[in-house]
Amino acid sequence: MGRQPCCDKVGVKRGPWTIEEDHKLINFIVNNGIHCWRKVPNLAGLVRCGKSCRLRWINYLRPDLKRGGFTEMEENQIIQLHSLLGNRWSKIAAHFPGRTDNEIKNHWNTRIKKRLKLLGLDPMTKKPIEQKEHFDDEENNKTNQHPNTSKGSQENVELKSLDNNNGTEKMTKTKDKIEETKNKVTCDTELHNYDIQSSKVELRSWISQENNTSVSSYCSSSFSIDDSSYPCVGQSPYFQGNSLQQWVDNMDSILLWDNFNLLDEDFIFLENKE
DNA sequence: AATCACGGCAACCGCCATTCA
DNA sequence: GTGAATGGCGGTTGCCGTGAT
Repeated sequence: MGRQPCCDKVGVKRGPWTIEEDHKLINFIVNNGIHCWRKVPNLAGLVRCGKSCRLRWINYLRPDLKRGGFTEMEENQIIQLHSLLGNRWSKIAAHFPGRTDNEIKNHWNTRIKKRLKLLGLDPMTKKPIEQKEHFDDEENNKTNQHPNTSKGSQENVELKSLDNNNGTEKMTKTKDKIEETKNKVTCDTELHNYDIQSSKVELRSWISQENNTSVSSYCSSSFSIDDSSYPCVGQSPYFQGNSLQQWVDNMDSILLWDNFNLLDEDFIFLENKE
């Protein structure tokens, strides 16, 4: 038979996380690591769905998260990567250690899109808006115009909805696969070139960010994270030795700061750091 | 001071590929 | 081999803070 159900959604708490819940989750993961998200809520004493715990950890509690706004350099990198990868936020986020896909996606939707529009550029194609025939129909253009969207083209979706025949669906999926493979080859080559071209810039940018002692960067700058350690948090090197205690201390101060906005604590933290 | 509108972001939803019994 | 659970991802929603009126 199959596996056990993820969680019974009845009686599961939803909405914003409290400090207590955050502490419980952090303590549990620090002490036990993550072996199965489904078991995390019960073992950690949380009334949450495992999926919700995972999301909270990845997007907010992870020790190597960068906090604070994106630099112009980062924004430009996002724009470049988006033109190569489309809305594949997790792939884009992989190029930004300490940033989450959710964070980049939000930043794109709230800031970068507007910035590009103000510059008279279409966020999806990065071409001047005048060159496009039907800019108003942005949602359709999203999937049609970009060759690298992850969920397949709008054309395929329409084909599926128009024709319920299974054979057609299989053909469409095969077509998708072929397109995907073609795109991947092109995309990987482009990304490789991009990585080579931008690696020096990125390195310089990150080094300058690491040296920049700001409130927004205190979480990331205290740790030496091996990115390849994901997702085996339990065995991760960033929970070893002093780093663990440092991180727990930092999380405490972040959580307090988030809730009460005690600026004094922040200054104390920065002083201690130096 | 009160109300409204808007923007930002955390969290949820639903789908899909992978894994497992 | 099959079907169900899990993990991951992208799209979307809704809450909350802030600025404008």
